[in-house]
Amino acid sequence: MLKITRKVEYALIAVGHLQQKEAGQLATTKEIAEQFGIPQELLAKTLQKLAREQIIQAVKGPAGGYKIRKDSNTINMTRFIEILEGPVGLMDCYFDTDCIQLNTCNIRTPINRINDSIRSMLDQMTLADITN
Amino acid sequence: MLKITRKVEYALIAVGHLQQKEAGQLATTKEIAEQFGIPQELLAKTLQKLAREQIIQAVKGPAGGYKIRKDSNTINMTRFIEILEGPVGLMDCYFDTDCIQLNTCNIRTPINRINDSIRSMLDQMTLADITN
DNA sequence: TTAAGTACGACTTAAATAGTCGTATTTATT
DNA sequence: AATAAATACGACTATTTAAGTCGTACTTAA
Repeated sequence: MLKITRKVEYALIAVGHLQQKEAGQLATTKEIAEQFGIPQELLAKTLQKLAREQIIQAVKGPAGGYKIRKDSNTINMTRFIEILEGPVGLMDCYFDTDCIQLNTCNIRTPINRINDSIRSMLDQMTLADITN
Repeated sequence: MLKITRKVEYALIAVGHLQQKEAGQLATTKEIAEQFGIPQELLAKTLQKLAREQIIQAVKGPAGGYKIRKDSNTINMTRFIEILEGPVGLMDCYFDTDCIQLNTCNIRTPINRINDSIRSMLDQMTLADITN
């Protein structure tokens, strides 16, 4: 529980790697997968998703790859995680309000308080913070 | 991701219910399960675990049930969650240090920072805070 | 002695994650 | 024009974890 998925883990590792490249330098999926022991196909799909959302930039064709965008300090962790995994919330009813028990539920308020704390913490961390 | 499990959800609901009882009053598993639409057997096992860990108090025999302990303000959410689900950490390597990649891993430090934040927040919330 | 409760482990089912595969597209190089 | 090395993407399978069920034993008030 309260775990991040492998997708996010792999994505963070990849981003960290991209950040350490010289400005404008590319890294390929294969290179990252091999260096960190990550299943290449899975990493590929993950990076594609990030590229689609403008988190990283893709360069197609041979000698292609990915590079980091300069504005990675404007992307917070909530956004990053939600791109890969969907809504961040301890319980689904934080987003879906169609729970049958809404009225009987006696823990919504405290749970939401925890939720808000976690989200605001993730909101305050940016991708740029990932490389120490 | 970042979800709490049903076990924890049910346990919190049950504790909230117990807190609203008059001092010394019991509630049975059946009563709670019916009132909140929770599978009885699952709730039973959950409450048993909490009783074993002295979070709530069990009374056996007919006219038995569970009641809350007075010191529920000394029990924090980290402890509560870990009783039911095991270690709270975004990644296993927060606890297990036998990851093969420990040296190549470039995201341990930032992940641990997030982890620590979440844990310290949960540390500061007590069970007593659950009833608004 | 019975019935209503807790206690507990083994088992089954369901759902979410993780990983694989096949195929298409893009583009630098030859 | 052909080739090869890369990204793009959806469908599929396997694995793991969470959720739920069942059977049986123990406890104790009435």
